[in-house]
Amino acid sequence: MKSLTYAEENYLKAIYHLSEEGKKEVSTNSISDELKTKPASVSDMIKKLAVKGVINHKKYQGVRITTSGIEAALQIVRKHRLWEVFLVNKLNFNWDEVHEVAEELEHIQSPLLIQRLDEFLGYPKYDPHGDPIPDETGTYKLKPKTPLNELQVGDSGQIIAVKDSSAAFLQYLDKVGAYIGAKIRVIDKVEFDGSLEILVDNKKNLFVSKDVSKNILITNI
Amino acid sequence: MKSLTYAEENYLKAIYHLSEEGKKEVSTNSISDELKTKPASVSDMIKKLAVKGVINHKKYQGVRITTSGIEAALQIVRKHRLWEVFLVNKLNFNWDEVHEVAEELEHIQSPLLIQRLDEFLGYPKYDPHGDPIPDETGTYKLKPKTPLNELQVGDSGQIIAVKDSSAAFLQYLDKVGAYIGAKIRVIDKVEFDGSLEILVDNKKNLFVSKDVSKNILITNI
DNA sequence: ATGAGTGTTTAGCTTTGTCTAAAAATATTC
DNA sequence: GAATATTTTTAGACAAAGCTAAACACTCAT
Ligand SMILES: [Mn+2]
Ligand SMILES: [Mn+2]
Ligand SMILES: [Mn+2]
Ligand SMILES: [Mn+2]
Repeated sequence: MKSLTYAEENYLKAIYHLSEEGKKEVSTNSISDELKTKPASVSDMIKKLAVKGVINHKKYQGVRITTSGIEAALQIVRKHRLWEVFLVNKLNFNWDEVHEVAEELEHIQSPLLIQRLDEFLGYPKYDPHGDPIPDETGTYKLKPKTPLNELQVGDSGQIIAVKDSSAAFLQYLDKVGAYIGAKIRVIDKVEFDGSLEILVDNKKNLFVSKDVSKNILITNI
Repeated sequence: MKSLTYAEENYLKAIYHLSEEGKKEVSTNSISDELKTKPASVSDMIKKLAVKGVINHKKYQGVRITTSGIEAALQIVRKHRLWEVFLVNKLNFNWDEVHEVAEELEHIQSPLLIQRLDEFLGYPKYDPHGDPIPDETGTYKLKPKTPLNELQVGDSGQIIAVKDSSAAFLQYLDKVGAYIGAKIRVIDKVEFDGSLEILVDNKKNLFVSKDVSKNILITNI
């Protein structure tokens, strides 16, 4: 099993994330969207990843990640999320500042480093955005969660994760006082546009659009 | 001032280290030795670095680092050594295990990361090998030091740094109980081969060859 | 079932960083 | 000071990763 280059790791991780959300087949265009490269570049890379056995590919038919590809991707995800925990918990980064840096740090090659970092952080199970951290074997715990927009008036729960980890979205959440662990109760729902009025931590009324609420994940009750 | 690529940073740092020890002019071959690349590759890279203004070069005349080159090199050295401190002080790496990993970590681009890491580590002034850590402005404190082989019988002092940071040398020092801060007294000196008998921490007699003693740096008394 | 539109791949080019082999310049030795 | 040895540079190739433009394949609607 020859190892992956920096760019190959980024592609594989993108393919892994794309196959997670929904169907198994991942299209060339969706990969190029995700990574902001051109479809032609994706076609080239697909060939390399197929040769290394981390994906299967039939021409014009999209791409499917293999078992060994999932294993490799989970280790990259593990590193990414451990570094995010480090940045937030130890270096006082805000949760909207960690993604870019973790995107680089995840490629550092040193099993000892990751093992010790995990230990130093106290074997965290979730990253600052509520995403689960796989262990050395690739095992991770998925907490059941529901997008806020699917809750009904009167429903309540806690914010457990965010679907969108972009700086813009996280900064918005900071501004309105939403954070992982915050208590949420749905006060009112506008059927026309799917927007919600919610109560945060029993003290703050907030109006959120559907674009926002579908990116906030709530504990199942 | 356009920024440097990963490989350019490694070359510039090597040139900086080579100009530190001894003369200003650095030869193509010495760079290729240091980086284990071929002289032809060095010639290519020299052109790129000269265009970016970090070195001066006249054909067949060696290379001289510029003021702006020194500035850039010091920031890479700063990152390298801060990461080494992190690995040893926080992740319990041994001092012989840090170099390779720091060689990768030093290229992570994030001023905030380095500033916060420095703060997290308590603004260390020296790395695990006794080398000084430049601050954000490139300033650092050089402690006066003498190679152990230059001491005379009866002289004493403390180990303040090592000149060779290879794993093999550091593991040898571990084995014989030598470390940064250890007290040293020269008991006897063999003129024939320059080897020394020394007393470590007032309790351990040790025979060291000149190859070893010239790589151990002692406080000036 | 065919033609238009969309999605994917190929062809050909660029940049970065490496290499080998050969040429050119400098250094050393007799 | 000429011959030889060493060092450095150039020339040409290759792999990785990206791009644009053009060709090809699949899908869907008429
Ligand atoms: Mn990445
Ligand atoms: Mn995350
Ligand atoms: Mn390096
Ligand atoms: Mn060091």
